[in-house]
Amino acid sequence: MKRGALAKATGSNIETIRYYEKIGLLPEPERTASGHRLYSLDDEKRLKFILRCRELGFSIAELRELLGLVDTDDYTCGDVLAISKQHTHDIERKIADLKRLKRTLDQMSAECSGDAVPECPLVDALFE
Amino acid sequence: MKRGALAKATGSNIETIRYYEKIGLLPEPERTASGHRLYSLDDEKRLKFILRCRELGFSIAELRELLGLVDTDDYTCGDVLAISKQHTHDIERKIADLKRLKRTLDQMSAECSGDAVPECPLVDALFE
DNA sequence: CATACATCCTGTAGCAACTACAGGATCAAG
DNA sequence: CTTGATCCTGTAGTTGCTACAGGATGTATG
Repeated sequence: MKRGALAKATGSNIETIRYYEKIGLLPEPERTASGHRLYSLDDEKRLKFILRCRELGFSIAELRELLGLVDTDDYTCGDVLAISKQHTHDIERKIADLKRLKRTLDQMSAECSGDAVPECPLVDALFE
Repeated sequence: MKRGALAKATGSNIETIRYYEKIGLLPEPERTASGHRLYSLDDEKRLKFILRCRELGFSIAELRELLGLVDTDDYTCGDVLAISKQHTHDIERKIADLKRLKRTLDQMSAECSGDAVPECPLVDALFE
């Protein structure tokens, strides 16, 4: 599939695809004889992964590291364990904080039973 | 506390504080007679909230909406319920995807028992 | 009091991460 | 063939920060 189709299939901005290729997150795709990019299902999967991880708050640098696990044969098991450990730790903390936020929003909704809008303790939800 | 101290207390870049004030995420703080910004504990809490939500992948626009729940008396209960519902839905999806990622990383670590680094199915973890 | 250093102010510029635009080429349908 | 959509490359602009500069303020020391 071509670039426009990939953008549609993934919900991505079409220029973002070129950007991610430029910075190396996406591999250079095959080309038609006339130079049009041709993307595979694997490319689509990878772009969806990248886009979703960005939404989940992973930085480009973090993505490089994670995708390194996918792409490279150069890592030792020690590398893999270290990278995995760090990321799972971060993920656990993210999950915990997201749960706190959700709980606070749920509570606020439950208290919203009439015209009186309750105070919103969202800011306190993440304060330790 | 002054701006530098707030930056240290929150782990923020010192200029980010001015930026968030400029775009309205942080309120304009009190000032000393000489014009130095003075921040309260509430300001610290709010900045920590903002920083953490950014790490969790919330956009500035989403933050505006969430902080609107905190700041404004103009919302009706209908508004609050609608905003809360949307955000809790997004949060649930984030949690689900983060769990998938973590599970995949955990599995990979478990398979990493020797010198043979296993294939990494991270990209498939989020593909539906 | 003077000095030195750290921190603050405002404003501007630069970087990272995209996103949009422009001019020309290619493609597909009528 | 024409028309309109999509593609190419390259450049510029936007958003979200981050860094820098010059001057002012604050603090500690001699």
